[in-house]
Formats: sequence, structure tokens, C-alpha cells
Amino acid sequence: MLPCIDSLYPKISPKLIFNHLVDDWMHISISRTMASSLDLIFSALADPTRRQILSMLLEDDMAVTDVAEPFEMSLAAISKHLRVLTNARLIQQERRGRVKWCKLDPDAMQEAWTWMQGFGQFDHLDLDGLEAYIERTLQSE
Amino acid sequence: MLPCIDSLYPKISPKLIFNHLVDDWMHISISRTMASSLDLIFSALADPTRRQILSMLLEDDMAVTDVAEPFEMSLAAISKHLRVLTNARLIQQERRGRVKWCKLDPDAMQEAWTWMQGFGQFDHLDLDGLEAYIERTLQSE
DNA sequence: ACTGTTTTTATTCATATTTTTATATATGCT
DNA sequence: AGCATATATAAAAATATGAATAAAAACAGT
Repeated sequence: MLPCIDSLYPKISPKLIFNHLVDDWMHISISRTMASSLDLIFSALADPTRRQILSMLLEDDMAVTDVAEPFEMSLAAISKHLRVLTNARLIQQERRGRVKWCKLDPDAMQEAWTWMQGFGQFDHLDLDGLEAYIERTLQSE
Repeated sequence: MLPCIDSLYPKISPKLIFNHLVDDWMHISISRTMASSLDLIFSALADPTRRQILSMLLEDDMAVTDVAEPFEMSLAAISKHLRVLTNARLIQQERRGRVKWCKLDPDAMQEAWTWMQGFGQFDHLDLDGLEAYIERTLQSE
């Protein structure tokens, strides 16, 4: 299923080959499910208030009221920011009593980070192993 | 101790600020609307068309017309997306003749990547984690 | 100078986001 | 039950975004 790499990418560096592999399985496996997911994640991260909230939650889990306290804006606005972060799966909210506790959920950040990793340096990676893995995965579909 | 707060992240050079101001002098009033660097980067990454453009540029530098070719939308829309990517410093555009060449500029991606690194122990990409991730993605279809 | 190519800008429209204020809901306490 | 606390939702206003179309601008070749 995986096309012949040598014929497709004649004189490109291994790094570029890897990058293109990443690109390929993204188009194949991610175009629907993950694309909308990355939309939500990056757009949630694009707001400075929300990034600051995430930074605060890095220290400790917090209740909604405590999250809102250092900000100038209204509690309702913060509540909506928290909903955006929850929809992006960047945080989890768990209700205990009347208090809703907010804590980081690392999965979404990892997902975005993994996507971005395709644009960085991969020199320490085992390219052959990844190729073989992707090939196995695509064939088993 | 807390490396991820935006106020601790003033990595915008005066020259860059100046460039952005010059870019938008017609539309933006200088005092209020100065989006931070991470605002621009994440909000640029939040659009699937722009992410796909970046993936295409991984393979090779491209002219604006060639970037627009695989998309359904108009060339003018793609031009606007490229401007957003340029403002976020995710790409660089260099005019040679009548053709404007677009190429990736890794610095901004690295900047966002560095910020995100504070939220996980994913400081290096281990293959097992990536494979597990790909597997999860494929299964979830 | 004329012509075709490449790219940007202007205008307009629909839709989405961010925020405030006011109101509603849910929970714990006495 | 009544009251204070914690959070969410609704309505509304300002602003931003994404896209189309049409026009303009920059440039190469003849």
C-alpha cells in the first residue's frame, strides 16, 4: 500500500522522507478525525487568557472561581474559556459537590505537539522502524 | 519554576514588532491590538487549510499559485492564508521575478513547541509513543 | 507599449468569537 | 425551608474571521 519511497522521493534527505511519511499518514488517517481535533486544540491555545489558565493549572488543580480570581474579566467569561479548553480536551472538569475542579489533560497537548514534531528535527529517530510500522499499519486496513 | 506564563515570554524582537505594525498600519490601531507571538502562531495553526499548506511546504518550497492549486477555494483566499502564516512567522515569502516563493520558517513552530514542552514530559519523541498514537488514531475511525 | 501571468487588495457577506450583564441552576449549610 | 456559594446559560453588542468576486498592481516576454 505504501508507494515505493525511492521512486517517489528520488533525491530527498531522510528527514524529508520522514516528513513526507508523516504527511502521508496524516492525510490518510487524520484528515477527518484529527483535523477537527487539531482545530479545537490550536484555536483554544490561541487565546492568551486560556494559555494563562493552562499555566496556572500546571501548578495545581483549581476550582472555577479560583481560576477566575486573578483575571480582570467576569466569571462568566472565564467559565466559557474553560468550556473551550474542555472541548479541546486540554483540561478535564470534575464536579465534586458544588465545586467544579479543573485539571490539565495532557493528551490533547501531546497530540498537537506530535503534529508539530513533523516540522522539527528527527535525526535521532529510527526512520526504518517507523517506515516499517506505518507500512504494517496501512496494509492491515 | 513556572516557565509557561506569557509574561515570561517576551521573545518578540523590536524589529519584528515593527514589521507587523508596518504590515497592518492601515487596519490596526497600534496601542491595543498587539497580539503576542504565540497568539499569532497558534491562531495560524488553528485552520486546517493553513496546516495543509505547511505540510505541503515540508516537501518543497512553492509558488503561491502552486500552493493554491490543490485547494477548492480561490487564489485570493489562499493568498490571505499565506499572509496569516507569514505574519505568524511560520513561513517566509521571497519574491523572485513575478513569482513569490513560500518556504517554511521553523522558528515560530519551535517557539510554540517550546512553550508546549512545559506541559508534558514529551521532551523527545519516542517511537513507541508515536506508534501507539498512530494506532489509536487509526482505530478511532 | 501591449499582453498574459502572478499575486495582492477592496468590497461584501455570513458566521464565529469574546465579553458583559442579568438570570438561572445546583449544591451545601443552618 | 431559606440562604449563601459555585457555576452555567441567555441575550446582546463589538469585533474578528473566512470566503467569493472583482479590480488592481507588479512583472516578463514579445
